Amino acid sequence: MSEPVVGGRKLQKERTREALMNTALELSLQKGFAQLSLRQVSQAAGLVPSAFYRHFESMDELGLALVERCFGTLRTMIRDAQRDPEVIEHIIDASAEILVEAVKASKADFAFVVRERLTGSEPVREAIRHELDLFVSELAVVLVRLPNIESWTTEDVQMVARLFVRNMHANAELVVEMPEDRPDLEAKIVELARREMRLIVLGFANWRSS
Amino acid sequence: MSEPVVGGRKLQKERTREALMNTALELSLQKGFAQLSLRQVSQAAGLVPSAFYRHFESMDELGLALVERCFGTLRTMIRDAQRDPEVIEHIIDASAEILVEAVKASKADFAFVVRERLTGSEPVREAIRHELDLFVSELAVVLVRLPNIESWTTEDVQMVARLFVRNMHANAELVVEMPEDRPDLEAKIVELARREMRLIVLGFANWRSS
DNA sequence: GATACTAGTGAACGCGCGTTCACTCAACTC
DNA sequence: GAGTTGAGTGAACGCGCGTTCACTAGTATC
Repeated sequence: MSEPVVGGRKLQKERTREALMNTALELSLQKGFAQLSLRQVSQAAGLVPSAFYRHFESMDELGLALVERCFGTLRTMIRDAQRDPEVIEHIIDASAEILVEAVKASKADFAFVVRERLTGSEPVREAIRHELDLFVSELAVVLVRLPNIESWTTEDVQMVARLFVRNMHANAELVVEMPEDRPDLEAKIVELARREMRLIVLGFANWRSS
Repeated sequence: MSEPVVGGRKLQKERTREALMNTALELSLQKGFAQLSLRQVSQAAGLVPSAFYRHFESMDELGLALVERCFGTLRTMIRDAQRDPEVIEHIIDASAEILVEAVKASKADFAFVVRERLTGSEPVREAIRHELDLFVSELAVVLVRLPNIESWTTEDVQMVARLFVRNMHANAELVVEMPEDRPDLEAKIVELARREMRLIVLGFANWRSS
C-alpha cells in the first residue's frame, strides 16, 4: 500500500504477524485449524495471499507458532498460581476455580489446544503432545513437594499428575464448549470439577493402603 | 462396468456402500475425516466420484453413518461384557483389559470416535457427543446396581459414570495412538488403566465419608 | 423375451486452493 | 537526498475439488 506506516517497519511487521496468528486462532474456533486455508486467513487479516509468505513459510509453521504461544500463556498462569501459597494450601478447590477462570479468560488459546491436539496436521499434533507431557512433568514437580507425597515413587507421582492434567483438560473442554449465554452452567462445571478432583485425591490418599 | 454382478443387485449395492464406509474409516486414521474429499474416498473404494451419490448425499451423511456404526460396535461389546458375571464381579481389573482388547480389535472404530469428537464437521461432532452421553447414562444404570451404590443420588452416580467414561476414552486414545510395532507398551497401558480405575474407585468408596 | 430400472461411467463445469513472480513505494541507511 | 531494502500487491499458473448430466449395461419384472 501507499499508506504511511505508523510505528517503524519492524513494529509493523510484528503487528501483521500477530494479526495473522490472531485471525487464524479466531477462525479455528469455528471450523478447526486444519480446515483453514492460507487464503482465508490472509484475507481475514487484511492481506493478499502472497503476503502471507513474508511471515510464515506455510500454514503448518503458523500452527506451530500458535502452539508455542498458547502454551506460553498456560505456563505463565500456572507459575503465577504456584507462587500463591494459598493456592497450594487448598489445591483442590483452588484449581477448579482457577481452571475455569483461566479458560474463560483465554478461551481461544485453550480451545485451540483442546481441539487441535488430535486433529491438526501431524507437526501441530506432535508439538501439542510434547507440550502436554512437559506440563505433566511440571505438575509432578509441584505435587512431589506436598506433604505425604515426598516418599512416593516418581512413577506414581507422574501417574497422578497425568490424571490431574487429563481431568483439567476434560474440564477445560467443557468450558470451551460452553455456550456464551449460559453463565449458570459455569457454576456447575466448577462444582463438578471440584468434586472430581476431590475424588481423585481421596483415592490418592488411600493409594498406599490398598 | 460390463462385468457381471455376483449376488444380486441389492447385495452388491450394500457391499459398495460398506466399501465406501470402510475406505473412509481407514483413510480417516491417517489424516482426519474432515480432511477427506469425496473424490479420494470414491477413488480409494474403486468408484468414480459421481457414483458416490448413489449411496450418500454428501460426506457429512457418510460421517453420520460411520458414527452410528462405530457406536453400535461399542454398545454391543459393552452389553456382552455386562452379561458375564465375572466381569461385574471384578469390574476394575476386567474393564482395563477389556478396554485394551476391544480397542485393539476395533482400532479404526475407536480411533474415529476419539479423533472426530472434537474435529469433524458440526453434525458429526454433535452425533458423537450425543452417543457418548447415552453411553454415560447406560454405564450409570450398571453402576447403580452394584452393592453400596444403590443409595447414591442419581447425580452422584452420573458423575462417577462420566469419570469412568472419560478415563476409558483417554486410555482408548493411548491405545489408538500406540505404534503398531510396540506391543510392550500395551502391558503398560493396561497396568496404568487398571491403577487409575482403582484410584477412582477408592476415592469413590470414600466419597460418602468425606 | 420385451420393458423398466438402476449402479456405475466419464466428460464437463466453475471454484477456491497454494505458489510464483515482477512490481510498487514507504521506510531505512549512509 | 540518492540508493537500498523489504512488506505488501495483483495477475497468473496448474490442480483437485464438489456437482451435473447424458450415457451404458447388467439385473429385475412381467
